Amino acid sequence: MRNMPGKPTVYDFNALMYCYFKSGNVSFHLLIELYLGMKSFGPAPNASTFNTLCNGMLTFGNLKDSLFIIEEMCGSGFVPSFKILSKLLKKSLQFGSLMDSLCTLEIMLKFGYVPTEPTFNMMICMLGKAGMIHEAYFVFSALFNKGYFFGVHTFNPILWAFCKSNQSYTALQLFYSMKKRGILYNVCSYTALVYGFCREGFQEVALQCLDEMQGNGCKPNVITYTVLIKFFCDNGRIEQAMKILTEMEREGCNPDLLTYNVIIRELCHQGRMSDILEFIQIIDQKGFSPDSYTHAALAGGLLKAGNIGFAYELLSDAVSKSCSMDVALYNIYLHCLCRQNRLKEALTMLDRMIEEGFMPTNVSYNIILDGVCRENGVDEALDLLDHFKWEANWPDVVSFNTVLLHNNSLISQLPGDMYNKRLKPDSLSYGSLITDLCSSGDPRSSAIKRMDEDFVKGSAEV
DNA sequence: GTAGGGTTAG
Repeated sequence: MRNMPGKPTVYDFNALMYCYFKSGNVSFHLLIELYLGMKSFGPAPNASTFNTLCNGMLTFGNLKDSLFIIEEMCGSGFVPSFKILSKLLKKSLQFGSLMDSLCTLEIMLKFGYVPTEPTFNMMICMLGKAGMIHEAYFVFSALFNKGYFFGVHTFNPILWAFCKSNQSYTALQLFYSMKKRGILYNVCSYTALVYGFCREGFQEVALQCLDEMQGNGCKPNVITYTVLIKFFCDNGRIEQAMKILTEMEREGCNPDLLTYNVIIRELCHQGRMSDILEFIQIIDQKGFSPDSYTHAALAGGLLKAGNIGFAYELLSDAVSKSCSMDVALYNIYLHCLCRQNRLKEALTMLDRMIEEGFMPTNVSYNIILDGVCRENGVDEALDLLDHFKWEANWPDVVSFNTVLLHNNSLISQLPGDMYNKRLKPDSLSYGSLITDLCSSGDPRSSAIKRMDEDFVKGSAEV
């Protein structure tokens, strides 16, 4: 351009940026510098500058700079288009960046834009799953109060999020207030409430929900019934669970493999062998084939009931027949071996699962840690906490509690270790601490000071 | 398009 008269115009800058993005080899830093240079020394960026920059950044998945450019665009008095903001919102959601998506939505609302329904639903779902329930509800209300009406598919994820985080009464209040405002609920909405109340231990309220949904002409489905069966089973009320099973069949709703897996697990806990065999037969007769959850229900249930040998046989059979294994099944297998004081074999199995492409989880390592405490003592376990190859995981509060429970005289040392690793002691950790202090009778120990500090900071669990 | 099942420390 040196050979041409005059200075480069804003169009030249825009074209340069456009071509630079197209070249594929992009330094975001350089582009931002270029933009800031234009801003300071001219030519002043125009709407096209912002669009080119934002689109280019988005193509390369650079959310942060895209959002920065949009903010700059607004700050310079330009109005971003619906299209570009919608694109930014979708990308933020694709990348799972909820904060960026919230910022983008805020900008959209400021200009009176409303996201498309699929994008909005995705946003609500993701916020709910990330436990950002209040944000989900806030976003929903912001649009609802402006007169935009999204249906039950948008609202159900909010209901579920409340019900999964022990706030089912809040969910119920919302349920009624939205019902008054015209939302027509479906079976998934009622199932959320049934789930929430069961989870918080209000099974009777859950049964009332079941009645109410039926009264409103909404038939419970296999998921609704399985939720009820699951929570009755978890409370050991297997006869109640069987009643629900009978009722669902009478209503013409067929149980599926999930339903049976839940029941089998509790039957194993209760050691009801003949019933277990009966249900395995039913599964077979109905044409289902047992899956990895069935095996986990059986082996995990038997192990928990103390039937270690049987659980072990079942899993080693599954491994040798190369049934579909997964990490949870391997973990139960490791647990069986450790409970039989076969730590060496457990360690071999840990290697084998890695070889077969199953990444051990914290659960796997904590099971091994427990095995080490049992067989080789706490000193070696402590060594493991520091030097074990934990793959992508780190010792967590369960790891520390495992060691503590094997030797709680370590308590004055371990909270410090946990603190250094930014782990918050839980009620089990403090339980060990209190037990230890009661038996040692030493009020000046460093441990009690730590606990005191934690209570003052409000970070200790009651 | 939303929803249900298995694995670790007392």
